[in-house]
Amino acid sequence: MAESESLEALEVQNNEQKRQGNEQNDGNLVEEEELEGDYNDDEEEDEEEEEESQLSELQQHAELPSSQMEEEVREEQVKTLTVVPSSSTAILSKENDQYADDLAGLKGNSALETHVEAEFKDQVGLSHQEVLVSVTPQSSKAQTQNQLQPSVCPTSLSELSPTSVTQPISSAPSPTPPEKRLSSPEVKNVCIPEAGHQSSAKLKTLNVPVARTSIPDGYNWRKYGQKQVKSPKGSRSYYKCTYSDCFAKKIECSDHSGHVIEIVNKGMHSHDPPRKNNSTGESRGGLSVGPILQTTVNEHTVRMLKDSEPATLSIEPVQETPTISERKRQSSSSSDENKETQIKEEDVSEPEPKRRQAIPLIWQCWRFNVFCSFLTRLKKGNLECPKAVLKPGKKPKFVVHAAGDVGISGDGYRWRKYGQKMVKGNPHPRNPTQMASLIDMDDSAVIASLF
DNA sequence: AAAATTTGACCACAC
DNA sequence: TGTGTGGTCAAATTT
Repeated sequence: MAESESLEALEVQNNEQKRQGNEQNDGNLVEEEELEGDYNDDEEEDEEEEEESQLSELQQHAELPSSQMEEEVREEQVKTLTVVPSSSTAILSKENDQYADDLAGLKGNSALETHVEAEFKDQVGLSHQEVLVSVTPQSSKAQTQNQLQPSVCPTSLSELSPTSVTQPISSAPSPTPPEKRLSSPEVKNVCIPEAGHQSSAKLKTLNVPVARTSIPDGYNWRKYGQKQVKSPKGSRSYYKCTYSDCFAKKIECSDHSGHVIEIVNKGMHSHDPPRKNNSTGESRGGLSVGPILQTTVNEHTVRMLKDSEPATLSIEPVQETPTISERKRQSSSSSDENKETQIKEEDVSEPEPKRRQAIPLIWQCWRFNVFCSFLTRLKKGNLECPKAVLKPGKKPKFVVHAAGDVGISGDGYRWRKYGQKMVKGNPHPRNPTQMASLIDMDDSAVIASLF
């Protein structure tokens, strides 16, 4: 708790510094960033102090020579803190309270976390960044490392961020080349708020690039609009596929902090999807993130669920392609949905039924989120789904919880499931006939079970 | 200079 | 009819 208090103090201090800096620099963005860099430095110093106090504990765990451990810890701090993006106040803001609270108990064992990390590095013998890239999700250690992964996001997003990893880097040539946006401005846009959500007391330095305004799916999207929405508070970005004659669109919903919480795909691409790459692309693209889950949710389902008016609704994905083991894993963490981003595929009555049989509704559930959610439930001792709570008068949401992992779906795209839910009604009613083609037996069974 | 993004305005729809 | 929201346009701005 003392740590969180110091964090608050830091935040206040930082805000003060920024205020002063803004006054002096007249709001110059560059200057502000520099100031925030100073802030990071300050924080780093503070962090180091904290680390000093933790050092003894760490040594007990790792039984490493003091100098060695200290060097390691400092190295960790440097790598972590120096990449904390601008406007990092969000990282320490109240938005983190949720995770801070959730992980408060864990924080009490902060040494343990660091120990785990150190231990992992010890065992693997990799540098921090190497670990971040190569680690695979099989244990809590991996989870912990995964949490740290975001910390390097700003330095080399295109290489290290989970999202970018998901990008089919070496995948076959897509109809349109990968967006250069992948490594650009939007990154900070996403990383920062994400960190704000994902970080906890001990994870305050973490920067989780879970969301970016444009999920790398191999298509080229042109943003044509953005709107602020009140409920949920945040913004909505509108994208169109830049491919000629392609009317595919997608809407990305972000929360107030810029964290993408939902992605709705509308319409089908009139061009071939990116060829899936079974080897390189997959291994690089996000295997490190785990198996994928694939499901199909359609307008029809939404309507039906709406009529049912459940306060909360949660189902398992109905159409998926992962292996049995993957499925097991997914079901084991099916209720993990903290801050998950949702990708929803909405068919917009475009004539391509055959293709749409495999319309994937893939939700990515970052293991980090899963881990945090796990910790939360562990602490609270329940498995409730907070996000499923509906506000009075609001349309019910169809929430599908599923752990995320990575894999190749039947449509040749690479998806990673990270959350799933229904949102407000779709303005484009779906053709029932088409719908029929979208609902396979499993879908029907699941839907039927809901009534 | 071109392309992409941002953002205010506009329109349609629902309540 | 007035208001709020969702979606889109397009000029301005940024990259």
